[in-house]
Amino acid sequence: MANGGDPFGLPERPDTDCMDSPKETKQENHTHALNSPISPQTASNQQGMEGIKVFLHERELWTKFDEVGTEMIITKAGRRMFPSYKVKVTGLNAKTKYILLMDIVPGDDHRYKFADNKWSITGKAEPAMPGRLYVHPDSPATGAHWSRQLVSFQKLKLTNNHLDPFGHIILNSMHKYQPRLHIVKADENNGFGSKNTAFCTHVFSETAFIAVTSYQNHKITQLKIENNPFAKGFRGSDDMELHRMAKLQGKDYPVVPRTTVRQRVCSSGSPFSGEGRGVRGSPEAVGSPYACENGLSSSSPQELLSPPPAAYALPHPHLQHSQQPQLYHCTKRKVEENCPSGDRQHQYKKAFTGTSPSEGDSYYHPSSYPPPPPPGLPTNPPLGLTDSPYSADMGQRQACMFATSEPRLDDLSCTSWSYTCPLPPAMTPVEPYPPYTQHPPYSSSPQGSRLSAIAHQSSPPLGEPILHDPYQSQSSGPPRQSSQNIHSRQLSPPLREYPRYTPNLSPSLYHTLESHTHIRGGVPEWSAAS
DNA sequence: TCTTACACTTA
DNA sequence: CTAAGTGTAAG
Repeated sequence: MANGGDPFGLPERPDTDCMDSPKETKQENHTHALNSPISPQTASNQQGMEGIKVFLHERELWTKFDEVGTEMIITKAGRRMFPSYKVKVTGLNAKTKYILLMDIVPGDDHRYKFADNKWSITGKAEPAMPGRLYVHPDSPATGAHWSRQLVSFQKLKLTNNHLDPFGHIILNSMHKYQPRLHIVKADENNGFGSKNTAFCTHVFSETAFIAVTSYQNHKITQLKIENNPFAKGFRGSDDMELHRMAKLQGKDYPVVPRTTVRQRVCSSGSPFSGEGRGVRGSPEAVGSPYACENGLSSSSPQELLSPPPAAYALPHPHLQHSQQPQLYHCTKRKVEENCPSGDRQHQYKKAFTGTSPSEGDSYYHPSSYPPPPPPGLPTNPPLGLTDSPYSADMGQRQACMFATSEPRLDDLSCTSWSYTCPLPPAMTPVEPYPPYTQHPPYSSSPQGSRLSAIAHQSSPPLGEPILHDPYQSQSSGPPRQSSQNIHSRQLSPPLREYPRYTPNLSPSLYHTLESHTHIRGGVPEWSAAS
């Protein structure tokens, strides 16, 4: 089963159509590399989203890693991904504004170990952390802006700190993940809040990776050293190395020069391929298509928000429970109790925002950037979030993260977004929580964000079943009832809440939206099986 | 497994 | 120059 049809399992097929036959698409695409995008089918309704094409930059490099089994280091302070996730986007309406964001969802439901020079499954995955969305710092920006140059997500950072205050994406070590790109139309006529909010999701299977606290496969280490400029110090002729090593350590030199590569044992391929998807076994297979999902009409923002496709999230309350329960609590707590800002959060607050304007980022916004907020929304933003006067950390702040709380059913609604605000150190409150809690420390505010929706919907593990793109996302169309309702309720007010991109938010904060990435809501067959 | 100090690098 | 991103070796 997997999949094919719907990874999501949604019976209903929404209208979405993004992909009818994914398979085909997929295969074809990959081969062509950038040229063939996907979304052919997309026929959907989505206004204007159907012609959007996304090309992964340096796909060949990604493929090299993928063939070995990409590993991404995760640290408490946050580590960038390498290769960097950069894309070229075409087909956007020059004048329409879009928000580009990423999230990283579980690739499957397993925990891995690296032994014998190869990856293998050791058990079941830990509950996914609340997923956080990384909103590109330039968001929202016009199609012209996004199309003008490569869109880089290189500043996105990964962490294993479940209480991360910086808005970085939280992952579990030794688990497989799949990065995803979402393009959300943020036009005036289509604010997030709008039911017509259109969006599409693109997944490049070759960007899947296993999160690690230290590299496991020496081949990956080598690839990183050879290709990442910052690791240049570790390159070198053997001589150099030996020399260097000798100097530094005084020890004998390295037994194995860096150059040594282990053989790949891995035969088959990547570990990733996992179960299923053939994603990768052979190099050829790799291509990923990008899938474009469009959320379309069917999925209104609200829906989006809500639950993920039924399959995943909703179905089994129990599971969720176990998995997500905390969030629930947490969320509340945090919001109410802990967060000072409870208010802001509580309802929907805000969110989105921010970002842009202030970013320090280098490039971001062009002059034209409008601050105009929300099209759809009413606006509101105020949140207190923050605005901190601070502008200090720009570095990080560039992007906004949104966190939604999990998808819990109950509350799920949570689709809230939270913002995390990284306050300046001084300001930052200490968190009471013990480490390793699952939820985000910060709050999340509920808002209805469509984004979250996105997140949700897709959040399901791509992994096995899905990995690819084609399908996925879309399906989320109609959320399941129950869950949905829930969501709806809370969410319903979506519009308002919506954070939007108001630039006002502060610069300093990040917003994090957590999507419930978790996944498995119910352990779909496949997962179970596997 | 994970965390930290370190030397080296880019920006 | 400083700040920050690298993998390493040691803890």
